Amino acid sequence: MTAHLDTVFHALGDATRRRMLRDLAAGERTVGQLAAPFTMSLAAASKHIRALEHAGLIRREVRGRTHWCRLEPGPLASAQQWLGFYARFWTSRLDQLEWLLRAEDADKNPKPKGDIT
Amino acid sequence: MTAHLDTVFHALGDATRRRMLRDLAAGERTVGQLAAPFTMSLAAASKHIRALEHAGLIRREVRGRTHWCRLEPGPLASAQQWLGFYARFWTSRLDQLEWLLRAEDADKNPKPKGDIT
DNA sequence: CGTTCATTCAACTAGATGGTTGACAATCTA
DNA sequence: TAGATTGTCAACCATCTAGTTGAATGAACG
Repeated sequence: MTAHLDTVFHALGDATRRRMLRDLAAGERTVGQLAAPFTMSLAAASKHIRALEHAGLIRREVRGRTHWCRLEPGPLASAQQWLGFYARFWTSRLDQLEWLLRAEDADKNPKPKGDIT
Repeated sequence: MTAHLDTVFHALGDATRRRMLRDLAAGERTVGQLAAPFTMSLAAASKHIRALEHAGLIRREVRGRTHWCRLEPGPLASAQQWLGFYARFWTSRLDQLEWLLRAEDADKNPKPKGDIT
């Protein structure tokens, strides 16, 4: 449904959550690990994670007292599919888009506290 | 920058705005035409259009007293590129994603007032 | 010139969002 | 059992969002 795309895109519309996804792309992470790069409280990070989970972007497995999260790429695929519809209209060069991606990597380093990635 | 992706994804996270993009995919539209399918006030629709414009997803050209909007697919491309990074992790079947896309087409017909598309 | 048309602006409202803190629950460890 | 660790929950707050209405702008028409 349309509501699902709402949730997916909304979840993606936040740099904190995108950074979490990026970390998860490297493998499983606990809630604490996902929260570590940020200055915000653990509770706040926990909410972000719940948003990702609610959007179906990640899955959580509770092992003992720690919650392990992993990427659930299906919804990301749907979002990309949706965007793919508009690919027909691309007029721009890809180099600048590449640059955009790298920029997301480079900046936005909150609380530089060791590379977890 | 990361802030730009924020704006792009946020703009996409609303069914009203996605519907507008879909209409624009068929060609130029005026503000009034874009607003027509919805029950909301023109002012409200105007705000949505401004959001799309601010995200760089559309461009506006004022001809006389009417404002003409057209797709600006560059940013959509960047969003898709961003998602492409996660395509590696796809595990799910595509049929359900196809279904998702068609669903967006089918439902969400607010104020059925003639197909502008 | 005055009116109508296309659209924005300004002020306001209700509800969502993203953050905080402190208390709670559950698990591991000594 | 007691204490530390991992994470959630609940209440609260500031800000943003999406909608409203009514007035304002600016172009076209007669």
